[in-house]
Amino acid sequence: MLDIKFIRENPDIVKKSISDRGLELNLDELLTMDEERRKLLNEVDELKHTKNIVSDEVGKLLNEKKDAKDKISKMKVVSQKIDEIDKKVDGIGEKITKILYIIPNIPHSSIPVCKDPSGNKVVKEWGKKPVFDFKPRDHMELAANLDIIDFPRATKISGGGFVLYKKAGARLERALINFMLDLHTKKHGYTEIFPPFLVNRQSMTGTGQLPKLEEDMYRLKDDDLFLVPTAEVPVTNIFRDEILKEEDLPIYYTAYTACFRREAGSYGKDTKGLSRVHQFDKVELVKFVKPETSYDELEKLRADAEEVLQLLGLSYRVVMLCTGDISFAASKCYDLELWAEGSGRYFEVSSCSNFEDFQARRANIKYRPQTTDHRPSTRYIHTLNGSGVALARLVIAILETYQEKDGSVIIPEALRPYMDYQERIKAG
RNA sequence: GGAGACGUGGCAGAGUGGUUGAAUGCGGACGCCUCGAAAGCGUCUGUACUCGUAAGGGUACCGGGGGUUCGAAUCCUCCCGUCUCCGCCA
Repeated sequence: MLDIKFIRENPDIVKKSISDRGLELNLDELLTMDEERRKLLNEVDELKHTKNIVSDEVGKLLNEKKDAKDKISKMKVVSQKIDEIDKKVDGIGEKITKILYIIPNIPHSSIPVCKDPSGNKVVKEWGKKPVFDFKPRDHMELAANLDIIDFPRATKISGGGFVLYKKAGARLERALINFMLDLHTKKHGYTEIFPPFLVNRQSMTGTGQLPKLEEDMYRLKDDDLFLVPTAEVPVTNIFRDEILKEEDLPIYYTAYTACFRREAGSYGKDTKGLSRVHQFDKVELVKFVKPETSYDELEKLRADAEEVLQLLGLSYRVVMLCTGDISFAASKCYDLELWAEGSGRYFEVSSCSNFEDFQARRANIKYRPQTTDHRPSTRYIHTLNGSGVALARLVIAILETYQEKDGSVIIPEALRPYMDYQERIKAG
């Protein structure tokens, strides 16, 4: 969330940010409430000050066995008044927090301003799209023929939007996870994490999924727990309510988790095969950094994710999202999109975002800078994350890119050590 | 799931109704001492909100919420968490 002080002092910047995103949200009510709250706060603080002083006096009088009835009865009235104003302050405070939770982050000045996704900018294209001398099949047909994914039975077991990998398909999934984790831990310096797949409400609020996106999340009602929509949630919340040491930063974490998304409201859109499923695997990259380095860290994070695609020899492009398409919590975000020749389109497999202090403020993650003056205070850290990368759609691109005329699929070389050095996936 | 114990500052650990934001120790910062260092001595060392140009002032916070009281870290209550024992279990 944003700092109420920042909003108070820069209402125009915040208003512009909201309208640049193509949203409507009236800040005036918030600002009025903020003013009202501070006025009441002053009032009640003064009363409490009086209360504290008089209570001490009462204590002394009683110790000396003197009469304090007069002061006590006066203080009863004051205490009542304090109660009253406190309730008002709390009430307004709650309303303010509610609004603060739904105000989006301020987009970085370097990103295109446009209220809808048409303003997204392709900033890089990598690799050649494959050329076939036959009509390429899409991944569903390939997977069915190779008997490596069984969609009908997945639907029988769980419902639409679930996947049952088999044989080389299951093996490919596991190979990709290991390949990516090894790359990020061994080459890019990330520490491997294996977090819980169920998280509580506070964690979901900390990273910004709640309260806005509750209907997109799977929730276990009896325990008020949520299935993680991304490893970003448990991993970022590792340091919730903590003050980190400056010398410990930056912290790089990578984690595999399954990701669960209800995809409410997206029925009929993009729902074929592996492109939009309720459960998919993902290796996530999460960074905790000092504010002044976060934009450099974003570029490095993106490069780390890109390397996965490069090593797999897949054709992709990098899209810088505009103000209208960037997610609620992000200041700046690059999407990596893989080309899938059989489907004839791009699939988003990664979003690399800098949240600046937006999540850190919500999740209350700070660090203590080693200041030169004698007053070391605390500052919010910056958080970043990116998929490195998401599996289901990655499998689409691999199958469709490396397909042969006979329907078999060549295994990318970087992956072979993870698949018993097989060269291709064949039927049977 | 049942029974019991506990939850205080960066850590350890006092404190059971009235100068307690909180003793003491450790850790940390600064100063003195020293050629330098150690030891020793001295001073300082939580977070947040709010008022103020500032200096500085005020308020809140002893797991969280609610309550009793003129006054709560201290009493009551609910919740959460940790530990021990029992049960169950991969």
